[in-house]
Amino acid sequence: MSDKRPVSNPLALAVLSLLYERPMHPYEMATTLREREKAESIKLRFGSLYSVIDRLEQEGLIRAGERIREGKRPERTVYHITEAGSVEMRDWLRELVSTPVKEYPQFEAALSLLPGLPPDEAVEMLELRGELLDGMIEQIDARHEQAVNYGIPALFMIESDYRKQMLECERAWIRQLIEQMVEESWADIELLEGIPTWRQMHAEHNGGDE
Amino acid sequence: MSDKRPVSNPLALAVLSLLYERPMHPYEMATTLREREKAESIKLRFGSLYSVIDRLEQEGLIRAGERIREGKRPERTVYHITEAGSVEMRDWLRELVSTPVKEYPQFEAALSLLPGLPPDEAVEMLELRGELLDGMIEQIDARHEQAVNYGIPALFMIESDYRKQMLECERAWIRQLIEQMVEESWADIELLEGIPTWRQMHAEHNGGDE
DNA sequence: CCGCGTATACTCGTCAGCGAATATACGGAA
DNA sequence: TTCCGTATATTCGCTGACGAGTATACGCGG
Repeated sequence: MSDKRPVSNPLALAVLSLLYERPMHPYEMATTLREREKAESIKLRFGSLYSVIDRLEQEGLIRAGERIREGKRPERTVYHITEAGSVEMRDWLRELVSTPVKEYPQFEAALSLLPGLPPDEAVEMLELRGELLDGMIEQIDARHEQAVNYGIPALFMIESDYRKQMLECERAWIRQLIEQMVEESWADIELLEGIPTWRQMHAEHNGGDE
Repeated sequence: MSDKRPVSNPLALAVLSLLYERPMHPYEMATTLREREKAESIKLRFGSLYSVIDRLEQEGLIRAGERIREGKRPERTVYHITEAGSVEMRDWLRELVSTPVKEYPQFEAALSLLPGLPPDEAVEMLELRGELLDGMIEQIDARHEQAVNYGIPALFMIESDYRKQMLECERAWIRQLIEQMVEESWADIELLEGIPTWRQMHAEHNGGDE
């Protein structure tokens, strides 16, 4: 994450958000985040929860309050957000919303190394990806439909609406790429290399070394 | 990264790709990757280069060859890819191309926590993002034009073409979201909450605690 | 031929991240 | 009453990532 935030783990932002709503103890945070399925859209590793909370406290963004105990359960520390914490949360959110950051989707990496695969295999894999994307899009649609039935407000579906849009976009792009590759229409565009050259390269390759 | 790969750092894949072309010593790998601007599309931290290479060697995916020295420079170890390495590289690439993985774009996280920002501020930030995206798209266009002039084949521009497509898609989605929010057209759709409720929530909030 | 800026080629220490383990408590069945 | 499965709540230790530092060598201007 764009470091310079006192605590850069996205889990920290989620924690601040929760405590902005109301004070909670750590385990309740984890439970609430799970209930709301925030882990769908934010990378949350609950193994890091306690250390993130400690650091937030050290930075003065949250503050430990009462230590309560229910029954014979181990006592649990309730945390509150501080004024500095509210400021940090809003500032962080504003930045995330307003400023595109460079991210490195694995697929983009794959594309930039695509010549490492023989072209026919590449096409095959792209086709597979297209189908898998179809499935993922359908799933989101199904969930949306369900949500509408339950009367869940659209505000709470923004993230997955966004994801759906991106998936559809990727799918369209891939389909187009496949077409181009199958037609080998690149041969016209390229001066140095075309699909035939690419294929030949792999045919010649003696499988590396050793 | 989807762990279970013997070395999961994407830098490792880049290294395998390079050695699949020809043997190299570490520093040359770094230089070549920089020349080809692979760092644009793959998350490469060259601080990890040597440890990644060590692990690749331990896993038998690459093999240290001659140690050459030019002039009085420290001697450099030339590495070769092994058969196992070629296999791993192709398998990894196939997986990356064919199988969408769950990634966590920061913007998606932001969207899922959007209610943490007052709605008018949210709109403002979204507008800013839209403009920044415009700028990024223009930049890619400029680079593409230049590349065409230099006669660089389209094959080498796939990654950034993909990125451009995604950026345009995001921009379109954002514009649409802004429109909806400004019209407050959500009020019709939502049963529990509308923009007015959202706004009120923030007006009431006493700034957290302490 | 001397000095210094830049390129070459690594090394190392720190630290966040996280999986997996731990330990206790509760509640219901038999 | 006792057992056991599940929920509660947290700790710990390893490991990979990476920034920042280091040290030598080359080349070129003066």
